[in-house]
Amino acid sequence: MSEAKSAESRPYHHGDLRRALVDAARRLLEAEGPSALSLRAVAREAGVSPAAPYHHFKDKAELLDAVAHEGWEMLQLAMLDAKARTQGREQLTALGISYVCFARDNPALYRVMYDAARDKEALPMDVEDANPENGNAYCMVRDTLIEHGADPSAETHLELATVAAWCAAHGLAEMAGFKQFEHLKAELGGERQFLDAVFNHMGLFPKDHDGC
Amino acid sequence: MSEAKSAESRPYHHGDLRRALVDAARRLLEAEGPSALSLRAVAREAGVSPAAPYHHFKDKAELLDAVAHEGWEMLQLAMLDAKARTQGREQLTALGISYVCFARDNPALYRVMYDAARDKEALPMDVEDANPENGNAYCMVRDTLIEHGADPSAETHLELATVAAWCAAHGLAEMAGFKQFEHLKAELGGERQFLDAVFNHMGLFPKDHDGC
DNA sequence: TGTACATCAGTGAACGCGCGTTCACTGATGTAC
DNA sequence: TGTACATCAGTGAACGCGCGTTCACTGATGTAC
Repeated sequence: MSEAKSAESRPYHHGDLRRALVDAARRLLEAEGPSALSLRAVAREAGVSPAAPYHHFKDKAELLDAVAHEGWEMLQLAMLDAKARTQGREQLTALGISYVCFARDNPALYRVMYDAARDKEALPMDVEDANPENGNAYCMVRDTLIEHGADPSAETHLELATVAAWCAAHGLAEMAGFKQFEHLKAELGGERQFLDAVFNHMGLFPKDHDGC
Repeated sequence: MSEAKSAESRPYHHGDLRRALVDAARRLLEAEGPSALSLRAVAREAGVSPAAPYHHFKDKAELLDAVAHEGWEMLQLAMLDAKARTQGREQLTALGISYVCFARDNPALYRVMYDAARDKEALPMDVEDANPENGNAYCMVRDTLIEHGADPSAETHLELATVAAWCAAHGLAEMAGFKQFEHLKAELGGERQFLDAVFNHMGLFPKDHDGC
């Protein structure tokens, strides 16, 4: 896992240590969990001295912020991909499923992302934060709701619908990993069916959804 | 905040240090956040030496478990109370709202509760854990669904509905604190209306709910 | 009722540890002339 | 094209800190006789 082994061959100047540190943090996170994510451990994982990160980040918090930011970008890419691969009503469910799967596949990163968001008391969904090309994950959900029937002029209602969808996905993302739902998943024929069924239950579509 | 001041008057034997430690942990948690919850800090807050807790808990993890356990009990009491104060269809929403309010009022404790649950990969909802008199919070949701029209013999569907409701509440509980929803709350006339509206959106009732 | 003694529940000092951060330094790089 | 030099991006040792845990201890309590 560690990059330290290649230290003897690495030149004195790293090239892109900032990038390497964020990558090392992600590796560490998934291998050891959020509690293992110290600045020293990240430097160690990147094969660099404990003081080196300070040339790229003001302090530990700034490094963590960078990791979280990259997490939100990865999530957005996953959701973009899911949307591109589906059509019609399926898209909204596909977004939700890709969200949950991202959380399942990157649980520690997902935690860091929300920890950072909580510190700022805001999801990274401000217009200024958004990738101008694609918008961001939150806007994507809202736009998809509009594409499938939500009234874009009913702003309050639209935002409510977006929040509801986001809450549903986040709640399910955190719940889906628990062991006691294994038998439910099995009964329904797999994880995918389980997620589908729960989303369906929440009736998140803008109109004419089938209730339960 | 600290109990240390009364140390000179406290007898050598504490009486119920276990209780005092859990209380101190809760106080500390809400005052300083989850990252401040060290075993030494808890002992300090309780006005006792760092070694004293070891007469009541095997290690730090066991103390944290006790704190989390008490959290789940508090949550259950809050939900019981909310259910008792309402009737009919309102009960389900009332349960959700009381859940979210508990998380809002005890954010750090709420975090510790889920951290402990994640470690065990299970919510504390096993029958053996349940208070025999009242069941537990999760069962309460399920029973309330039954009381309001869910078919108790359709086990898979019932459990799905319960999971959906729980996910909705958890998702909203974590989301509701974010700053960027302030204007939404204001537009809807307050936090209570906001929570109502989101829950309504998720259409969690067993039948004939009104969609959006 | 008094006394000996085992047990219980504290104390305080010490352990080793990993942490975030700073500092004087040095090797590599790039630019001005 | 070669050289002087400023700047950049590393090193490694050191700092003080709070942590979880252990240990020999001691004061208080309760029980047997």
